[in-house]
Amino acid sequence: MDEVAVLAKVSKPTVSRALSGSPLVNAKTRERVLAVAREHGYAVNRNAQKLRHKRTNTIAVSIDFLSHRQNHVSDPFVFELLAGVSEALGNQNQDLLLTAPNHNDPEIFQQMLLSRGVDGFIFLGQGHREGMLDKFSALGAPMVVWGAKRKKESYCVIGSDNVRGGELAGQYLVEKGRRNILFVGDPSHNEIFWRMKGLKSVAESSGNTIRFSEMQLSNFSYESAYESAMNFFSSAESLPDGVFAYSDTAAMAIIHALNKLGRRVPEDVSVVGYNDIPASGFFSPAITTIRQETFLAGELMVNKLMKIIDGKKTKSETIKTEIIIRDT
Amino acid sequence: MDEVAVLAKVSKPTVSRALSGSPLVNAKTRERVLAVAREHGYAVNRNAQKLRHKRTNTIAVSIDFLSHRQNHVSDPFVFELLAGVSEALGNQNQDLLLTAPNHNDPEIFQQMLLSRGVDGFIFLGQGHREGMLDKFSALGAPMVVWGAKRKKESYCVIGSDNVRGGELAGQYLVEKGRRNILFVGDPSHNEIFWRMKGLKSVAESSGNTIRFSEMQLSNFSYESAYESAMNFFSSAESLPDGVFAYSDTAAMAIIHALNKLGRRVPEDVSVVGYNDIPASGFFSPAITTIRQETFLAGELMVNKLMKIIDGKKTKSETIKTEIIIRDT
DNA sequence: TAGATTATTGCAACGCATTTCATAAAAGTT
DNA sequence: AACTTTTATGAAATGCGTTGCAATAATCTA
Repeated sequence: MDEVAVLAKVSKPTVSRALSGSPLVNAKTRERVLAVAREHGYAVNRNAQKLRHKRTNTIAVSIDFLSHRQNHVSDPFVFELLAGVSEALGNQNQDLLLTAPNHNDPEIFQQMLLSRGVDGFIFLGQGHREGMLDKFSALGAPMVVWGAKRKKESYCVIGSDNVRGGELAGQYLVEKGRRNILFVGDPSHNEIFWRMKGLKSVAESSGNTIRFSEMQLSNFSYESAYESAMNFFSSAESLPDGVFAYSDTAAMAIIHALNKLGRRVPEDVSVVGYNDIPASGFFSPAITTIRQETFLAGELMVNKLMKIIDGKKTKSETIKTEIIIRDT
Repeated sequence: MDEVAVLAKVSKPTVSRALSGSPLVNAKTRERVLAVAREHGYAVNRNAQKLRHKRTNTIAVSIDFLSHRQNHVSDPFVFELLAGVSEALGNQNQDLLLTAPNHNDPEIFQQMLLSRGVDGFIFLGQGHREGMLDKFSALGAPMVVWGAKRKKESYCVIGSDNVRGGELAGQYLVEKGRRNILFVGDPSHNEIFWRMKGLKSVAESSGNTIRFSEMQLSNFSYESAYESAMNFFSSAESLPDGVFAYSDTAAMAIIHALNKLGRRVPEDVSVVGYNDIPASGFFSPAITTIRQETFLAGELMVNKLMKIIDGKKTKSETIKTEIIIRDT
């Protein structure tokens, strides 16, 4: 910067001001400085800047189960969220630091904050790390989480309107005349719990006698869902005529299992998934599912986080949720 | 750091040494310093560190078509690559800076380098931005690209062994007795060109008379592939009995189109996809496809890049490629 | 035109950690 | 015991920008 200053015949502070667009510098001077900088391929050192400003304009994004060599990469839905977040951060001139998949304890995150590596955090997927998230937020870290609200609000949560999602699925199944409804998913997972809750409430208040059952899943993968389904169905006294699965991937597995057992979808059984991942549109049959506005979600999460970083208060919020009716 | 120094009754340089694990510091002293640091929640300022070291330990990762609000997020395969890269970078204590989807011109990347925001780049997907990549690498930027080798090697490319992939697909189809083979994909895309090349070479050298046709795709989305396929098939004089598609997503679209036209897969037509995305395993019928070791790919890309950053030479390389035979 | 404002610019200090070089202390040698 | 090596530690300079405050120049007011 000193060199640029000399070349532009001004002092270093003036160069700094010119490059950062300060109004304290004369228009002509600015042009001169900018010209010199461009010509000589000079760019302000971001690290010195961050050091001085005590602000990094960098947000850490952590994905639950980004990868496990054996299990596959996490549900494709998360990547849509990621895309949304990435775009939103880009628009706000914030850098996106994607944390490594094996980094998942509060100390590491805390370290990132303390060492001024990042200004805040976005956690994509609450998963079963709510404990960790609580602990971390208790340290006062600026953060926003994609997931479901919990009783005591310790951090800002953005998420699908899971109850509504469950209700939409329930309404759909009831209207289709389904009276033996199965919920598929692990309700110890908070988001999934509420989806089930919504489904149940509709079923119960529908005025029809509805038989309700639950199938727990040990794992998020397609394979395990298929296997669980085969086990479950073979030992069940009756097969359901309506299924609401916590994800599209699970819905696909269920449909395969049902087919295997001689049940046709949608003739014999109606199935509703969740997330509207691309594949569910071109699965055969195309899957009826609950969609959320992932791009808005990304934007919302980023906006909330920026507020939090700036010391303002915000509340958890829920994203618009709708049912996409397709073949199942 | 000064405070820690005072509290630990040593000088600042000693604290620095202790915290960075320098062997120049006495074991007892180190412990004392570490204890004080922990107790007082002190962490070395990464920005000051980066400033001093002129090294950021941060790698920018750019994804081709991370998102477009209308088009869907890019092929899920890229995310497996991303997961691999993320893990590999994590293991090397490198941060992963995910660039915003709309940042796609050499100036922005160059700026990142000049301003010492990152040490190097990994581009996931060459796509049609080869021109840009050439330009950028000409500036001397340390970079590794996932894609296909080109004639003049201007930057380090890691990628699927596309020719071999094409050959494997070809062999499979020929062995299945298919003699009217269709290639689906846009050969102006380098990787795809070589897949076609491999397919053709096998077909030609197989000793059988093989009828070969090509279907170009304007776009990477499922929907457009389906539409193109319907158009193509309806105006084709004969339907193929073997198809090799540049991606699993495209394969799914083709299968749907063929079904629509009354052709059964695999009875009437054999289909081979590419990438082995999770969905292709549970599509019905499950898709025969070409798989690459994405995790190894991530590791390889990262290793190469580290070498390049350290000023060593490396060559482009190709990843192990195999065919996964399933139902189609 | 003297005096008051305002617009520009520069000086010097600061943010935080690392590294070179010198020094002091401890250990080893003969 | 005198001298050489080795080990530990500290002083001061350095990397690069930003900002508070002071100073100068330019413009305006009466």
